[in-house]
Amino acid sequence: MKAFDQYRNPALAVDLVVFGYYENSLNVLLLNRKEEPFKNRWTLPGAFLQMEETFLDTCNRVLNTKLGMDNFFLEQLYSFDAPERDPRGRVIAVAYYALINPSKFEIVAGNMANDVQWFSIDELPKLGFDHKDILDAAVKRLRAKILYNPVGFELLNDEFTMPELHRLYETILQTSIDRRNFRRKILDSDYLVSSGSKREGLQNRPPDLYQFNKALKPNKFQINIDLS
Amino acid sequence: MKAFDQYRNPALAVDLVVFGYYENSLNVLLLNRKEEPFKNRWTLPGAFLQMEETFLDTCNRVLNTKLGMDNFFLEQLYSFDAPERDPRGRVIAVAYYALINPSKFEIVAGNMANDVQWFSIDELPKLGFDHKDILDAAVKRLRAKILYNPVGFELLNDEFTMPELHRLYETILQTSIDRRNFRRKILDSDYLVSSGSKREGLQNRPPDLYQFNKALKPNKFQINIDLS
DNA sequence: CTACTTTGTGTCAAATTAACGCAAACAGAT
DNA sequence: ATCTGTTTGCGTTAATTTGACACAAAGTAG
Repeated sequence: MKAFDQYRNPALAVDLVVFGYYENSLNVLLLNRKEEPFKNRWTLPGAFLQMEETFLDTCNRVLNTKLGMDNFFLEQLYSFDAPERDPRGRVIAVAYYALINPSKFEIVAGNMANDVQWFSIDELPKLGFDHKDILDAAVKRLRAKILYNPVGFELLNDEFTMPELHRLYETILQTSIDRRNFRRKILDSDYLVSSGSKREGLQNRPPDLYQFNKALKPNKFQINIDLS
Repeated sequence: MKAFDQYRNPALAVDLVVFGYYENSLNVLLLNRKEEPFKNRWTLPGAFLQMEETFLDTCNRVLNTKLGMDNFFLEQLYSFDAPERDPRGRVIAVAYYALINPSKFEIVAGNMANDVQWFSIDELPKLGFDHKDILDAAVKRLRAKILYNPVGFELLNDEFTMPELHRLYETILQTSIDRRNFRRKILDSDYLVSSGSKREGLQNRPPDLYQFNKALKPNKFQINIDLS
């Protein structure tokens, strides 16, 4: 028996906070459990880490098999260790959060349709395990992150307008930002490229379309919002 | 057999990056391994998580028993999952970093004196496992953190001078900061209280002594240094 | 053609920052 | 005592950034 195997090891789960944005709402993907514990309660999707998997492997396994998704922004959030967080015994959770564009996926038409559902983070059901803590940490991280890091576009279409990005920021940060100052900061940072065309079919003046600038490295930018 | 126990679980180690600052150098505590693998190589202190322990419990166990330390700034850094990071088998590492004032502890006089040593982060030996990756991540985190969060004082004495804090920042960030602008930002943030007295025994004009302000909540501050 | 809405562009005072001047307070040498 | 060199504390000022607006352009609806 190897030295590091002399004790039983805690189980290791990877739990996912999948954020999706649509209709001016930041939503999170929840799974309705069919087994105990927390049967019929909503929880974050997750799985136990297999011996040969990396965390990202497990993330992709969950998102692929359960949700039919793949390939998007994924970042490690935090590891949760409260001894009683799982009533079955000792389970450590490594939490990741993902940013996806729901319109690119067919969640509802998946093979476990009734089990998986988007919830607005403003209207959450009671969650099982310590998943509310994990979700809160993820929201906090996301809010802090978009202030200086251009991750917002992960939640939008490839082409998006400035008002759309602006509304995304206001929704996530739950505050109002002067649209003209916002525009100036974002454009000064060089992280967008104008696609030349405009979004048609809206009520009023057609807004310009932009794409995320994958070529050059964006400058620093900083949206000044006092969180906490 | 419980559901979550149907597979063998990876071992779970807690590894510690202990930062200490003295003589204008940011140092990290390393342990010389006495066993394989990486026998006689320097590594981060760490231990396997016991079934009933929290991460912080393990941290304190390591710092207490191996280093005779206790009670200081400790923050979770990241969890490392590379499958081959430990040649003995699958071991996940949850990394924490600590900020301590070396003058408050007797590392060298500990019970494993020859095994434990401070190294300047500028003159590191080759490290075992993936501990260089962990250390790099910790340095990066610390550098980003002190720009907006008053954690610097954790590395200094209870009473410290403005030039000391200034040199600490310059050392950690490896850049020069105008001392007069630095002073203004720090003092404006209200996170220091003047202790009234001055540091005696130095060559030139005696600098004022300050303490960290535990009473009131400091204002936001932001040192503008372009990392990366 | 008018009213209304939304988007794009610009302006300007206030706040913040970066860069630097200078005197106060010490030690040590003359 | 006085001078020199150094470090610390306290300002000043110009440049930059920010926050709060005004206003025209481009659309729809009546």
